Amino acid sequence: MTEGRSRRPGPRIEEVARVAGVSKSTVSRVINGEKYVSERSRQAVHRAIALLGYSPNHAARTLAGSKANAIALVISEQGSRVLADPFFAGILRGVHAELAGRHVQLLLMMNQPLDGEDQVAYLTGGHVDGALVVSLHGEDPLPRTLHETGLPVVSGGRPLAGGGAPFVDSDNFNGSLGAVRFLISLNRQKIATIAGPRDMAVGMDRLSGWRCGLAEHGMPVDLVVHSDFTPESGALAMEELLRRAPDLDAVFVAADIMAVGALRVLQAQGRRIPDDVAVVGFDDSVLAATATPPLTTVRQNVEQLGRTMTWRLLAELGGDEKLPQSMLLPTSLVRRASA
Amino acid sequence: MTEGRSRRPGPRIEEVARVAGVSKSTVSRVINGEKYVSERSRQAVHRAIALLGYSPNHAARTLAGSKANAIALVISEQGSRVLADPFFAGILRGVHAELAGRHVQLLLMMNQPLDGEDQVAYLTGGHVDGALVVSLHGEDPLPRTLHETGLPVVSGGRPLAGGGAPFVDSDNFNGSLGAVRFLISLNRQKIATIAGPRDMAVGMDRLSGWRCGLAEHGMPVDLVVHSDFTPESGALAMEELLRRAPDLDAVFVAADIMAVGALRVLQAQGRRIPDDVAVVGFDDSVLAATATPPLTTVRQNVEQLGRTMTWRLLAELGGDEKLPQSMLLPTSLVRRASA
DNA sequence: TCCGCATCTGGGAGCGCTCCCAGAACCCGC
DNA sequence: GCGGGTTCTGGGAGCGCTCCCAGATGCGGA
Repeated sequence: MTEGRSRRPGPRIEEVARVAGVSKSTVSRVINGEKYVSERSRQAVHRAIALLGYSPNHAARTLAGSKANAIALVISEQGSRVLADPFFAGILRGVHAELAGRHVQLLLMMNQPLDGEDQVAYLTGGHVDGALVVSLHGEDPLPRTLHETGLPVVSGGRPLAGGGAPFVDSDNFNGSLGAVRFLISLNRQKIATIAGPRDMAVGMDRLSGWRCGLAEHGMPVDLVVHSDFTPESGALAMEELLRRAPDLDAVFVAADIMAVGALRVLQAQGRRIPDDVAVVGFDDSVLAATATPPLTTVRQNVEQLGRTMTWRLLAELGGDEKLPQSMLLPTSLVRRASA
Repeated sequence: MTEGRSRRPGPRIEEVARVAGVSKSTVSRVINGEKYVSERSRQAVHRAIALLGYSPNHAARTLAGSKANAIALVISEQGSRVLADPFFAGILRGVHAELAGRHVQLLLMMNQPLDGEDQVAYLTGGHVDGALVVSLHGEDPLPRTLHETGLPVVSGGRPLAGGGAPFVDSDNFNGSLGAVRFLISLNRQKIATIAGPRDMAVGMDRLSGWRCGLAEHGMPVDLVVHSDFTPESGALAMEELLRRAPDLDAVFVAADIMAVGALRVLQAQGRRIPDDVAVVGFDDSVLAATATPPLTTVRQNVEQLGRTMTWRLLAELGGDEKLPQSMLLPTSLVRRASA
């Protein structure tokens, strides 16, 4: 029984080389798209690959080469998983779509209780060529820490501190600016906002947009209550706003999930929506369409966000110079019944 | 400049062997948990590993060994992404949690338009040791196809056909049975259901539970409308039910996302919930808590589902004999305002 | 005493690639 | 003609492990 251990089936690079009538080295050059290969050799190799159905061994490439052929997607979801869920799935879809067809593996990491040090050690330990970090909280040190070790990193969502890794984010500022302008165009006179927490860039950017929109028209910007991306806190915030300004006629809520709570409070107090009070949310999550009444909201394209992050990282890994440091993705207003 | 190419930092197995005063082979044995290692050596190796902060090179292990040290999570999300989203995130969380600490990489695959053949080829090509397949539609051939190639597979959600790969699923049948019994205990006389599509096991199982619950009390089981896991189709179904039975006093809806649509129709027609009509959903998704009124629903623990699938697969890979072929996870009724 | 078996150990081949090196072939201008 | 470049090629070392093999040691029974 000289069977040997069971190995992966399929041809090796050596086989391809023989069939193509060239050396292993040349096949390797073709696979990796290097220059200094004659057109004749290149064609021959491609034919041989197709003929044999060859697919390179990922482990061997990684072991022999100086790169890991893998990137990590790190989800830093400290708390607030409610916000994270649909967002997260969209990002993932985008990342995956952008990776399709390339020989790059996607490693998924989520913040486990014990991690921290270990996570950084793993990521900078050569297991991956780069990392996509999605952190909701602006003060998360991970993107910066990783970036400072020299690992190519793209952050999803603007880091509050700034100056660290390049980031890709939805244009939260202009999104909410547009929402406020829309409310003003509806002749609303007293426009409040339920803002996100102060420690999240997404919250602050949306708040800034609201402020600018009102300031443009010389309207006061004092009707702000901060909240924390849960329906309950959205409801509480709405109650406080109504107490402070019983005559408000519009609310811009920085997330659909909070808007749902706000809607409930408004209805409980007998306000008609949108006749008495217009409500605009943000995200265009599944909640917006199912809310009663259906929510007018600012759509951000989360899948596109994932794609763009991935594109940016791969471009950097590919040695692309002069890449944009950071990028903002456009948002759009989706009009439904609440405003 | 004899710098050499830049390699991964960190100690090699050789280093650990030297520090521990044993051979490479022995270190390898300890890492892989083999027998035939003395307690003394084992301890020495563990100390050396801790001292050096050693972590084995994944590529090298895979290349040298007969296994890939990786599993795939395949999401077969043909359409119906609305259902998939939160579900999907929960599964992922569970899989990840169960994998923590083990040296197994998670590869993510989603059905791309072009895939099919390629996907099967990749999975059975030795890149992974096993696969977790989450397919919402019961007729998806992927679990069975993979299983028949001999690749260890665990399916998330019961496959309609049966007989293929082992699966883990929520106990949809007993979940809805419990919901119906609860409605009966509330003295509801005419209990309808909005069921899922006929081609999804999750839909059929929940329907069976409803039937049994009614049959137990000799109640008729004709008030069924099939629908497709969207709020719009839930609304349509509710309208049809009201047309067929204007005097119904309870509805069991096979998914929260459909229940939201049903709720809207009931309210539009002036029915008070739960006074006139009690509504029970299924899933306990984020929609349930934010609905108006908050939805009484059957909770399934999706994260636990992910964990269990992973556990089952890893146990099989570990050579565990006599594993349960398939498993059902308990559900529980979450009482809110709608019933 | 000596054999057999179970337990433990180290040496070293080799997994399938990449990348360095040395060299062949060819072009250019002087 | 010759030196210098650029373009192309093959050979082969070696990435960091696992796993096979051969050998050492210990223990029980004939």
